Amino acid sequence: MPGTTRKAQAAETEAALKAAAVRVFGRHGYLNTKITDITAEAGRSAGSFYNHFKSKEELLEALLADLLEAGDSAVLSDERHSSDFGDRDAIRWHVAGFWDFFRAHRVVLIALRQAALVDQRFADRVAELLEPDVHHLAGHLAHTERPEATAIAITGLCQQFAYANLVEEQPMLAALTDEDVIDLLTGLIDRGING
Amino acid sequence: MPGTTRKAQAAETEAALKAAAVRVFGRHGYLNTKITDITAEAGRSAGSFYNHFKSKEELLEALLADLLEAGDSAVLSDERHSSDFGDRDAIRWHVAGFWDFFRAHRVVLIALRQAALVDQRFADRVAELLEPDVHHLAGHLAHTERPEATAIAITGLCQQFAYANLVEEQPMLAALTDEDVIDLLTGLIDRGING
DNA sequence: TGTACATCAGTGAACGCGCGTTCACTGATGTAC
DNA sequence: TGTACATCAGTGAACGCGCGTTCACTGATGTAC
Repeated sequence: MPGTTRKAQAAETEAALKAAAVRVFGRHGYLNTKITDITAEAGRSAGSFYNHFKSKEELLEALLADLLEAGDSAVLSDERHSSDFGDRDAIRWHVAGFWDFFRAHRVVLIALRQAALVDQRFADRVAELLEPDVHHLAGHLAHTERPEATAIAITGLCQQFAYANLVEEQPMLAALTDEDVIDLLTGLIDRGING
Repeated sequence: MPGTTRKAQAAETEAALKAAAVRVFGRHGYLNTKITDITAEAGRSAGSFYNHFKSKEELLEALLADLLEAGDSAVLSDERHSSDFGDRDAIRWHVAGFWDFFRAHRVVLIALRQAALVDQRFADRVAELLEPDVHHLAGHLAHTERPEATAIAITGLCQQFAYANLVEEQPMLAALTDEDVIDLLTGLIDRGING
């Protein structure tokens, strides 16, 4: 590619590989994707991949880093939100934040989940990343009987529901708008913890 | 193996392969398990595998068939239980049933989940199997606003929590007894749907 | 500014490992007479 | 009951496919003078 500087070209190829990876992961899943699928999708040669990443795992780690750097996960550490989970609006705010985050990053999030199933290192990594959020949530639940366990339960509820709706695309959920979903989850959680 | 009839020997080997598979799946996960891992664990030769199964997938289907035949999934179609989900005890009965079932069959259930991630045929199969239970549950929720969606949410909650507790063995949940877990989930669901 | 050499991103054919799968063989059980 | 042959479960070395990974090569950009 004449006309560009070397660094720019390398950066462009790396970005193209990442973007291609996200597209292919979205179509066939992380575990089913071969390195040559990614390079083909990106319109590069197989060998080019190794100028940028040591392995598919490392590429996924790079995508994870981008995702974290994007600062979206600040959703749960944003200072403006109310921390009173006795308040329905506070719950709804958190649920909506999670929902938007999941929707925006679903391909990478699911790739991480798949990688975690097969690779203990990723499992630990993902657990480690989620822990602060679970703790944060547990902090909001100090007024309940078992804050940590309840936080895990709520996290699981939202994750699994998002998965069923946005990934499996369960026919039973097809008619729901985002607002419907957020209201439904908020209602379950609000009543569930506040009685 | 002298001293047995052929059919008995074949049946014995098949059973040994299945049992070995469950042990290895439990240790390393379905996706990480190689066919030769299974035959080695069973103390048979690699070639022997193909006298009984065409592939690892077929073996998993056999395990699934056993699981269904065991009739444990009758948990949710048992006639004796109350179907009034306004009643906390009815909810608790269902949650306890799910919990026992998951605990008893966790290795196969997780293997199915892993297989579903990678193989669309399994994904469809698992969805198909779960659907009656979700419908059954939705039937109990006729008094709520969105029975199907709520049923999926509750199923997801229980599954994910079981996974976190029994598979990931989340340290945060280590102190909970089965009773604690069942009470916690029952409470969340009861208040969540009944206000 | 121009020339000569170094460096580097990208290429794609080739290599080789891992593992699923096959198959000729063994030693037993089943069957026919 | 005994003998001869057929059948079959199991064996494990060998084969071969798929795919990750390498590497000699190309053609460009960067640098030195």
